[in-house]
Amino acid sequence: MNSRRTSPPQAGKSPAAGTSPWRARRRDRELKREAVIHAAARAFNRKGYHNTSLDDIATALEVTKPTVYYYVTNKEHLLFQCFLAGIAPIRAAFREVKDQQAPARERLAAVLRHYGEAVASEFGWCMVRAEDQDLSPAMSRHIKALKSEIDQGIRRLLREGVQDGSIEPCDPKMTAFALAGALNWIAHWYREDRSLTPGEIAAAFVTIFEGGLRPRSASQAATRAPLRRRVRIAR
Amino acid sequence: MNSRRTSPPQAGKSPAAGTSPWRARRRDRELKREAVIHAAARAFNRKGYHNTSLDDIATALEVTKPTVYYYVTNKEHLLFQCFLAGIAPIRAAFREVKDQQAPARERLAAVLRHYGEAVASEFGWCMVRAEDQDLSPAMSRHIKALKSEIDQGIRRLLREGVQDGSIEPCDPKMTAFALAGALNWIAHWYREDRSLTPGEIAAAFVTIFEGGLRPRSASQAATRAPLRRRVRIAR
DNA sequence: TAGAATATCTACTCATGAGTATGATCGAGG
DNA sequence: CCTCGATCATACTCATGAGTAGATATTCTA
Repeated sequence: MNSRRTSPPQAGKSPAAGTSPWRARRRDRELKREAVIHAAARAFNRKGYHNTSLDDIATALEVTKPTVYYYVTNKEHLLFQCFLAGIAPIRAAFREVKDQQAPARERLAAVLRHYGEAVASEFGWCMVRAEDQDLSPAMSRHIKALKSEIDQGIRRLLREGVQDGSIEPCDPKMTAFALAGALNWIAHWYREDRSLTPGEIAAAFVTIFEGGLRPRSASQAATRAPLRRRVRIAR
Repeated sequence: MNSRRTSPPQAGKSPAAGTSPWRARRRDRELKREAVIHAAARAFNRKGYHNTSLDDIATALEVTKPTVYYYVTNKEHLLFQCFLAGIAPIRAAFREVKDQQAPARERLAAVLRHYGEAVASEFGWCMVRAEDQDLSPAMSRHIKALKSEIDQGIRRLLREGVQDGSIEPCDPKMTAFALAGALNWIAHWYREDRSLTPGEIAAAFVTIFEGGLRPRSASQAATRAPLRRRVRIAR
């Protein structure tokens, strides 16, 4: 972008970038566009959509605002692009699982793992928090449709699981909300606390969803009897 | 509020007032303050914090902006008050359950039910979405501490449940994140879709959390064949 | 090597919204 | 009836940030 700067432009800045992208990709408009979107996602992720100005994004790229506008039409479209980047791996997971033969619970678990990883990614925040409130009606409809598609995909897998016996009978709608909600929320706390990798988190969540809180090993009795008093572990 | 307006002022507004609020100044002021906070919560809930101006809130109360500022110091404090109102019932639930004798899983379920209802309330959005990003450092610390308190409360109940055998052994931290996340997310969708009451939603979620997706009745085989044979619950 | 694209910057406009200075109005006490 | 404090409105200030106009530099092409 700043190909005519005299001082060595971004050495040291944008640490995750590895090598300076602007030199190698000088002429590649699409790559630059993606860099803009990626920088926006990082900024939105860190400070939130409303607390991020396009000047911030431009500064992060060591560029000025009009340059950003040269690659994206406006802030809303920028958020939308981040959203698309965020849901892409989830949609891919659905496709990947589409014609597998495994029981639906396992296919669902695979999707949820990808889902969790996507939410924990740098685009996760944008995916999860692209609010209708912040968007024009048209864009809002668009995003809502894409979100609904994912929701329906989860519900379908749940229904199939109940059918094939791999999932306990349940209300698909509420269950899908619960699963997606738990995973979406990762985007809110996987900023401070990075003690686990996205993959580990996703796996842990799937385990929790599948197992449930109530013990399965019929080892003791505290589980069902309503008026029971505390019981020592029988272990 | 608009006590000198000619039209009947707040008949229908601030319904809980009961007796003539104009007698005791002190009490009256407090009621109006609460009305401001409630109106703010409604507005934030509907349009989001950043898309709500204090003029909006004032208009909703049929008042002007300086009047709002007469009751709250600034927008941030207003959000904070909404937050406090949102978490109050949750903290109450923890207290209520504190010295019960029921197994921890049941106490946790009770807390989660109140949690879910709180999130679905009008203050739910403010509770869930009071972001550090939008707040001054001091306020951010304050809110974070209060959220953490709730988180730790859930973890403690989980640990106790594992101890007393009413909860399957699990990672309390991840499990607490999953539970709280699923419930928090209610605030995002319980706007359009009100087909269930908050109580029903909370109950449904607790059922899902407790049971898990994997079937418990040993009815069929698609589930887990390898390491586990199905066991009847010894009730 | 002169244009023609392409890419980027400087320097704006303009709307919005938080927060305030100041004055008007009302009820109550003297 | 008159003043005082509490309450509320009018009419501002001021900062911020989205988006743009127009100039400038760089590279490509003929």
